Amino acid sequence: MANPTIKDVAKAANVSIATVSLVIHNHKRISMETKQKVLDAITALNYHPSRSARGLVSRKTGNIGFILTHDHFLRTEPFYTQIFMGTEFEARENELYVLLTTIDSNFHEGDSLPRFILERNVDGMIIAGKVPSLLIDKLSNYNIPIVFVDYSPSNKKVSIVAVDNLHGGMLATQHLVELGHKKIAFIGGDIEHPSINDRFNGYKLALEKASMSLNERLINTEEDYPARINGYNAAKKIFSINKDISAVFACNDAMAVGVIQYLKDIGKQIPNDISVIGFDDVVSENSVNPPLSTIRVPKMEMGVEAMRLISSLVKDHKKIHKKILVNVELVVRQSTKKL
Amino acid sequence: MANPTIKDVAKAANVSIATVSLVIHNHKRISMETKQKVLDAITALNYHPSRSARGLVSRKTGNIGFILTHDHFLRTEPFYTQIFMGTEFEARENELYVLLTTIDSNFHEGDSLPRFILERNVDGMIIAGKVPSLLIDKLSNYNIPIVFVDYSPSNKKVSIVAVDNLHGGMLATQHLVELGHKKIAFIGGDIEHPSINDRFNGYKLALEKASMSLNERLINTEEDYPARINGYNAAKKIFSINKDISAVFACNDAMAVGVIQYLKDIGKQIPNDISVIGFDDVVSENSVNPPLSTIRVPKMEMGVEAMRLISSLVKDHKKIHKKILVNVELVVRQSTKKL
DNA sequence: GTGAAAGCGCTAACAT
DNA sequence: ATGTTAGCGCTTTCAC
Repeated sequence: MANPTIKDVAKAANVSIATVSLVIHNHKRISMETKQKVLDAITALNYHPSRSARGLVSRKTGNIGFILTHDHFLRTEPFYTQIFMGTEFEARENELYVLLTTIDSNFHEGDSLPRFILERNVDGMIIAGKVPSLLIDKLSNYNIPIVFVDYSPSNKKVSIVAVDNLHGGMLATQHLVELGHKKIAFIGGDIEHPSINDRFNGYKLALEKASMSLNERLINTEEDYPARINGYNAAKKIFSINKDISAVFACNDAMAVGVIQYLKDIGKQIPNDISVIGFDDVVSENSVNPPLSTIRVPKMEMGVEAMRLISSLVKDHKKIHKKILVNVELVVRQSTKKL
Repeated sequence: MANPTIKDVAKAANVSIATVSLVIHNHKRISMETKQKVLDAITALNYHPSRSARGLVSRKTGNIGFILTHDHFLRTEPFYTQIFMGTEFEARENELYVLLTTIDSNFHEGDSLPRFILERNVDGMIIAGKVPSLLIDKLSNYNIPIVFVDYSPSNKKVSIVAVDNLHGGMLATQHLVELGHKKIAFIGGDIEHPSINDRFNGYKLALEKASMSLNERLINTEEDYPARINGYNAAKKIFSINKDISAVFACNDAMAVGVIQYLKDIGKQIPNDISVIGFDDVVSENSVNPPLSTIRVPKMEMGVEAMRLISSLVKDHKKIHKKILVNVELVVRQSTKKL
């Protein structure tokens, strides 16, 4: 059977199509009686308004674009994947669809923008993770609301859902301090990245609070992308010039796993010889041995918040810039231990 | 500036909107001259047809739904993620959008179907990986073309893009045989899963061809989901009752990584003591040590093929069922070695 | 080879 | 409180 239209509903409920429309939009001046009649007809016919027709008149598409780099999407640890799922769930509540597209992290002049932008087929967009600033510039020209998640271009007023990385960095470091560790290494990648930078600042702040001095030799931020292999390499470098490190704070779980791999390879026991803590909580509890202590980041929730935010920006048409900071928490598993 | 419409193009090219439409659809009976005029105007105005308007009259949405379970989407190894990326790339060629949604692997009566189905907002759908058969039944009622990827319900005539798992299973096993291994274990999960079952059949076939007898004790298919932890557990079981295994064929890379983890934990060297081969090629070369030998599955390509297939099914309106088998190839890295 | 016009399903302004 | 109607941007007959 063909899809029922608003006409069919009107006929079934014995009212005009305008009335049906008013009921759908919850207009006040409709009697309870007719409202119920219409609602019943809608249910009976299993009617769903046509998005095309709606879009045509309302000049809204009902779509939200979700943009991230190939790299981020294909990451072993499902960080952005979970954020995406959050947006998808929340989109359901808002009757929106999400169009996911990936772009090259080497985006440069002349590369084409996502189709849904060119075709103006989204009402707003969510940009997840670090993307090339050139892309952001291009996208900004389109006068389509943007919400950033987990990354935002500096020096710009934008809407963003961000992690409290500073606090997380402090929590992780304080945890190690409280366990009695004195020589705590920090392993990060791409210290230019605001998130990693903040985690590092948290590390420094925590040491300061504990009246412990900062030791440059305990810090490695030479690696670029915070992936397992780079955690491995960073650990190799830092442990070859320091023999007395008892704990490592890796800027994310991926690097932490790499660190653990290296330490195992050189015969160290975790956490008996060395404590290791990560950040993000993306490594499932039993996929690494020992289970990794970390800072939990509420990834789904970030997606949900981002979708809520973009949804309200689209609806209200206001050009407000809002920043949402999500909380993190310490998760103690078995990769950290009292000295 | 507002989005240009077909009217703007018509005005700029000094023709009627009907002519513009004909040009866009590459209608034959249009003079080269006017065609060029119109094309120029389109470019000059940066015109893109409105999907809403098109959808309204053509009764097509231009959307394809992509359905998979939460579990599969969140897998550590980006298998389905890559398939999705393939569909997204190919969608661009076909001027389609992909709506990705995840469903619960415990889908049961009363759970609601993806919104894009209820609202009839997709012209076709791609179902990736194993999903509950109840869901498939429900979806089948909607008279929307479906293409399955990497899994299909048995006993049904459907369109599917599948991996040549049997051949892959043979390749993997033959590789180990050629290296001189005699005691080759097979570790799988969920032997009911057609893919795993076929890989297992490939294993048996290869042994047969090599005139090697099948040894039940070398086979473990007790684990459920083929994840790292289950590979670890299966290895533990099988190695505790067999002391002379020299090689392992794990039904996928995730389990292979788990196997390697276990073997390292009990002090074995890979590949010196034991050779291990996986399947899928989803573990990046330097994220596991040693780099894993495996059977490469062309994941992107599967996504591309699936999108091509669903796209043609949607266009042609034919109810043809087509099966596409993609090729696999042996990738020898460093986790396998001559006995 | 090109144009005029109807109509897709819906919203919203205006009538009643 | 409810109905009538114009029109959103496009495709597609049917004229010319």
